[in-house]
Amino acid sequence: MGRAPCCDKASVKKGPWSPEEDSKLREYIHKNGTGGNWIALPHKAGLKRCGKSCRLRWLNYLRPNIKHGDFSDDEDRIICDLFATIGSRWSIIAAQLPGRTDNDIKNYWNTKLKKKLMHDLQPYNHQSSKKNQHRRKLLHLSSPHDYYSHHYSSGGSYGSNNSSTSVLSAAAAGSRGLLLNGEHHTTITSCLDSGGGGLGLYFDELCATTTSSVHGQWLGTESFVFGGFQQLLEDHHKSLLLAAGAANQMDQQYSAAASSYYDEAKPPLVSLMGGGNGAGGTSTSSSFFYDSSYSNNERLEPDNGDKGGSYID
DNA sequence: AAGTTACACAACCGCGGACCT
DNA sequence: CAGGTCCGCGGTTGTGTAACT
Repeated sequence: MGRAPCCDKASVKKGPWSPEEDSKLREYIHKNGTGGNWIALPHKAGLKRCGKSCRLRWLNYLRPNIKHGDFSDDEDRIICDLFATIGSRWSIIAAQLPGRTDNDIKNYWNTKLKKKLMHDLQPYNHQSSKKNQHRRKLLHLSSPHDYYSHHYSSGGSYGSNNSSTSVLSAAAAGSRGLLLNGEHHTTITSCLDSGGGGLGLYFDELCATTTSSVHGQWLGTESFVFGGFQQLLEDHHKSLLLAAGAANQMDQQYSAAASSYYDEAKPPLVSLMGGGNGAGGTSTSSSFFYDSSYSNNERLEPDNGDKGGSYID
């Protein structure tokens, strides 16, 4: 029944690999391949290592055509876009970057890229937002009219914003999202979500209460709302975001939370609608707002990154 | 120069699904 | 079908080293 045990954990070596071990493993695999059995491999290769350890060493370090060293801007962009779309599924992300391993990308994200993004966003707080150059890259809606008169659908599977009061549905996954001017925005209720992982929603001014800021916590600025609700007037519409086809745990939690707020009698004034995979957007719209400049009166036009959207006045 | 801290990256651990008997 | 292991994945930890005090 079953297979033989993986390895005798008491007798296997752990820790950093020596050059001798590397050459033994490399030589063996060059001659024999992995044989589809990592567990048996170390014994055959004369290594006192666990099969798992051998596999990891080979895949992440010894395998031919592995790229080491700095990531290019293109690679950064791909990682950011994919992380925004599918989350921390490093193996899938790695598949899009030839020569890079999931471990490499994961380390790079955790140690550099995430910090780089946070640094980019850091000045975006209540005190300094007015001076912040990032604003030029954000969609700026200064008047309720702007989002009352536009309706954008990311092309995902969720279609709740057919309601007459639903005004803006915008996917912003992987993108610089929406900048909402609090002075006007405080007169309505809203529920907002920026999308699954990008640089989502911003408020010029803080607006009443926000709850749920799951994604936002790693940005650490009060004026940044990355997935959150606002309910500003009791007798007004509750606002809602539903993430269709939630793709990861955070999105699922978020979707569930959003669902609990939904009130059919008072459909949302503002809703941000997701596509197929995540809260607020999917790959079909992952660059919708990215690096775009908007004035107050500009329409919400998807850029080339959006392949599935529709636009309705 | 020595000690401490921060950082980058390699390696390990544990889990869940696939697979085997 | 049940019970067990294997494999691949993502999160976490460990280690070496550079930077700082």
